[in-house]
Amino acid sequence: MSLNHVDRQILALLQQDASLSTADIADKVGLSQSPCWRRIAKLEQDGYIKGKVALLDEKKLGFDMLVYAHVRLSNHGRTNLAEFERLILSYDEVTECYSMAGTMDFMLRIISKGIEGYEQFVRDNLLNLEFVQEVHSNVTMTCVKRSTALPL
Amino acid sequence: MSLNHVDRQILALLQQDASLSTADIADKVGLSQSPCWRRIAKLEQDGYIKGKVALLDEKKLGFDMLVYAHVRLSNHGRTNLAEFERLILSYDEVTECYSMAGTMDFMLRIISKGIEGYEQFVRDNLLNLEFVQEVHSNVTMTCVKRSTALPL
DNA sequence: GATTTAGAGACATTTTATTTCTTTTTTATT
DNA sequence: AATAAAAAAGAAATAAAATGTCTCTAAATC
Repeated sequence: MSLNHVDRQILALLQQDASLSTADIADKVGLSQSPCWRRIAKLEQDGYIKGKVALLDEKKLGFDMLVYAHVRLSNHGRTNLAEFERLILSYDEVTECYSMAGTMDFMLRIISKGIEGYEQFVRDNLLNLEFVQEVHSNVTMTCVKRSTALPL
Repeated sequence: MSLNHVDRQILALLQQDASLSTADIADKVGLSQSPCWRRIAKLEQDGYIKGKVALLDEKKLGFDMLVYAHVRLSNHGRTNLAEFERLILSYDEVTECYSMAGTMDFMLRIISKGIEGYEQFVRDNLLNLEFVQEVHSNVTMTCVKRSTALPL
């Protein structure tokens, strides 16, 4: 199963604004409502669309501190990766986590309320782990751009 | 205007799944439909909800390369920040861009198709800019976690 | 050129969102 | 503590959108 031009158009629209109605989308891609709806349904079925989410205003909710932290694991951590990853998944402040090529390290995107919030999180949930050897914090200042959209 | 417990519950639900119906949410937070709908409408009005988007499957669409690139600007870049930022906004491959504390640098999240795609993007759109002095690529391997949700 | 098949459109039906009106709860004031 | 005013909740009606069904068209196959 592969995507044609219309499918890609639909995906491009929905990843910018998932509150568009089927009729709106149908209009924009030059289809009538039913076939357009069927395409969207299929795209969801086939897993091209993983889900729909509401994006909230971080600042307004008090999250003014965004840090990318590089974490170096201890030997113990390296032999218990699964356990470390399970922990990471349980921390809501860690919104993203990737293992990085080259090193046996992880990069964490951590969102918190003020420097205080960040420091507390790191102390309580990273530094005191036997898994973690070292944490390097890369603090962001201005957000120039942030999008969840893929370059279709 | 401040948020009560129910408002926060609603936000927490919607940032996980924006396809929930008003009735579903009303159920989960213990309200009836109309007041629940009014709260959601107000949360949007007041800007707590910035928008709703569909999240697509990167892998399935061929985007198997995710890199965080640190960009050091040249003198020329530093005196033309606005112009640099405008350019960054125009690159769909750059899904995020932050200026970093301490240095006069930026961190870019770049998504592309294969190493080839990444290399081409960097060559064509970063290295050949007079703004850019240096690019350090931090290549991600495994995605342990990725979420757009705030820790409410 | 006939036949099959995938996809399109029209329209009916169901579900969900939105509005209106009424009732309850809360808050402030006497 | 009693009462008025304001805010929030609920019920029910209405409007809009999503979903399903059926028919038709156009491309593909034989």
